[in-house]
Amino acid sequence: MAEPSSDLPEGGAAARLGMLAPLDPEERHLLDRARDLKYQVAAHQIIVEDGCPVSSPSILLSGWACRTRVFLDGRRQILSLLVPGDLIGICRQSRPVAATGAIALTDVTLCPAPMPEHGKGGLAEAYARSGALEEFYLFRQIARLGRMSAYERIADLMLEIGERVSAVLRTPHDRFPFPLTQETLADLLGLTSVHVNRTLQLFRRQGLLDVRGGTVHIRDLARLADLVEHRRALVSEA
Amino acid sequence: MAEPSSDLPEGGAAARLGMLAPLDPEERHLLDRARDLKYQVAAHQIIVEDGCPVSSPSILLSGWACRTRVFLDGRRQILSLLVPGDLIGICRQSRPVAATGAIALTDVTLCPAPMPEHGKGGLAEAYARSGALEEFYLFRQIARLGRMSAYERIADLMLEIGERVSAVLRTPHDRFPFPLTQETLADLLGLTSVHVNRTLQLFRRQGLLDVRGGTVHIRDLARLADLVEHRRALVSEA
DNA sequence: CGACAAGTTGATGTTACTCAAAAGTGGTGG
DNA sequence: CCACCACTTTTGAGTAACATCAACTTGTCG
Repeated sequence: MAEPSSDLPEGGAAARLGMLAPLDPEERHLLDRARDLKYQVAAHQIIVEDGCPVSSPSILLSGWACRTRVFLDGRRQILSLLVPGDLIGICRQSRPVAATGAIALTDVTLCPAPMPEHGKGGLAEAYARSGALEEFYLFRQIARLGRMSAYERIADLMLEIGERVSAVLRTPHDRFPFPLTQETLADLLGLTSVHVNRTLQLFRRQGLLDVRGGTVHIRDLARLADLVEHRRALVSEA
Repeated sequence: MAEPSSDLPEGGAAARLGMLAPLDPEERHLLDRARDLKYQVAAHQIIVEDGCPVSSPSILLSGWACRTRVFLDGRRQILSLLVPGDLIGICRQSRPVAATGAIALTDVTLCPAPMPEHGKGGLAEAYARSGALEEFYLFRQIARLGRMSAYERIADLMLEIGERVSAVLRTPHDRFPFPLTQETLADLLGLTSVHVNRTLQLFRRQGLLDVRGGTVHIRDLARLADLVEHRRALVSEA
């Protein structure tokens, strides 16, 4: 069962933020100490209440989470996905006009995100970059839902998750942990779980992609990327 | 032809920002002076190049704009809509990791957004609130595209635009300017223009909503809101 | 073993897309 | 004023993608 772990490696939080902006030794130390304050939240539990007054921002150390919107009739849409290393609840302004809460998709462990004193320095910069990335992924999610077929949505999402997760977890880029059920995947992609299931089988039969047993195995990265490339924004990208 | 104008009333920029946070007299003066520097961009032209180094942030004084993603095969998705009073290109961090450009949907006039010196004060707060609101609308857009039918998407969007536009333009909340073509509306809603057309006709026949000739007329706000209400977010939940 | 969640399958229904063309609209120049 | 053009809106017929409903199977864990 050598399943790739969904845990951030030792020092991973610092590592991920260090990828976004250079950090002082003292900032790294701050992050290491924050880790001693880590806490757990069980799957399906609320991490941050919606419309909360920012409590304190956190770093997701292990496990996966998301922001969701639930309709009265039971439909639900996952707005954004949070993977290990991501920040939760960083608010740029003093009072949040309209935040969206976060809930745990699997058991998760978190630690408080240390706040830089004067809003300057590498750490603040890393937080800001992280926020910008998050916005970028929101845009990508909109384009996925608005203009891609089920088939393309899955390909695009798996490539995105691969990018986001493999760097942080130090897994090979073509094989990484994926602890979500097909039902959850459906809520993320705006589809039904039945249709997700059939589409995943299609990918398997074609030898492109294997999503099974908590792991994603990208079998033909080139062809998968081509699928999605033909929709790649002309528009430049960071 | 008493069509509601799409222009911000005199002092409108200050008015809109003043709705978000209290402004000093001097801040209001700054905004008034910025208006003297206003400039125009024609419909379909780029306002902010994608991946730009932030140039300078602007305030949209009149006309409508959007952020788009265009696929290689010609499909396009409007990511977010910008209406008079909205800010363009406010970047919280020193270097944008991944911005998305903006293009004009109609002829627009803009003016530079005055920058508060030390990043404090009512103006900075108003900018931050505006950014948070923008994020809120992104979430709403995702929920629309992911989990609503064409019929619901249109109802929800028209209600959103009504909220955003009528306050700023001082138009009655049930009748406001809407200068977008059905094709553009389709790109915003992730539909085809043909289907948008048929759905708009349905709304008209039902006496709920009339989108025609550059104006939206909400004929039955209560029933329209009900349509969308049944999908109103309870928000967080497992 | 039994129970419960997750994944899988089949049959059927509906929403929304595609293609193609007609009718309306507004602006421009002769 | 009319003819012409480009663009937008509208209409119809056929189709494809995805949803729905309802089992049935597999796996996991106590």
